Amino acid sequence: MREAHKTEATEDYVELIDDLIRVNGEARLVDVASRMGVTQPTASKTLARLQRDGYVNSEPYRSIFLTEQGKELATQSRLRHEIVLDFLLAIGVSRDTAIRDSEGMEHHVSEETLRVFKKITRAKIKK
Amino acid sequence: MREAHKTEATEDYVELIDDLIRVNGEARLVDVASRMGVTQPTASKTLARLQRDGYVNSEPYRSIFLTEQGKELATQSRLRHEIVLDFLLAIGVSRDTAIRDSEGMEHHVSEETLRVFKKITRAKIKK
DNA sequence: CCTATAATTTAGCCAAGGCTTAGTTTATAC
DNA sequence: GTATAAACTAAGCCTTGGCTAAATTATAGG
Ligand SMILES: [Mn+2]
Ligand SMILES: [Mn+2]
Ligand SMILES: [Mn+2]
Ligand SMILES: [Mn+2]
Repeated sequence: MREAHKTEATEDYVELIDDLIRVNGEARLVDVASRMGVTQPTASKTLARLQRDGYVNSEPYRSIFLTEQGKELATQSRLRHEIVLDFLLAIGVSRDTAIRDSEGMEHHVSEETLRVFKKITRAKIKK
Repeated sequence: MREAHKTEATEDYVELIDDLIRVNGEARLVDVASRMGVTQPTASKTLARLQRDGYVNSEPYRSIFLTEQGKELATQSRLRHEIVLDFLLAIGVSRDTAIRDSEGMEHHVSEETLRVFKKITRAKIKK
């Protein structure tokens, strides 16, 4: 669909895989599927696309690894996601809502807006 | 895709049709397509879906009308869009960026966050 | 009025992202 | 070590939202 949207699934997947590797030591398909709220075949097919596009590597029946490209996108996405989440919290949105809203908003926020968000978050926190 | 996303195209279309009717007196397919940045056959097919789902009415080769349901969604979407846009402007995002970012963010902002946005916008403007 | 042009529809293609059902491989537990 | 369960893959289907090319209808000018 619209410009920003095309990368949305990719961003959410690599961010999640990165998180699973940090927390669990590895990223298994079964966990990717459950955390994304999709069936395993759906996750499997999406991961095949990510592999085709150079974001992940994995051998059949084995766990999933991020390529350099995948790691870069994951880091960048996580940062953006954190900035948006922290901003929403800083301006007084409840934690649950901030978590939900940031999950979608993150993909549509430009660098310029991120800078403004960061500045406001810093100001609110310092008080 | 994800929950909020499913309604995104619908919201953008009804909002645009509403706008075209206000400004031009009627909504023609050719204008919907050009404003959405898609080809006419694509717009035509999407409008068929909107009609199927009860948001619009139109007879072949004639202009497009919103149903009551369509008008409600359009109004609601326009309001949300305005709140997000005004908020971004109020916190110091440039007009061009605010227009672009709000177009995507609007669909992912909950009622709770909208209330916070409105309050901050009011405060910033009053100064 | 007729004809050229513009608007719209039809048909048929594609990719992404969903699903279910069924098979295969790997891991676990006895 | 083998049976069972869990994880994963394969196959096949669907909807949405894109496209192009071709046919049809409406509109405007002369
Ligand atoms: Mn996300
Ligand atoms: Mn979105
Ligand atoms: Mn809108
Ligand atoms: Mn929009």
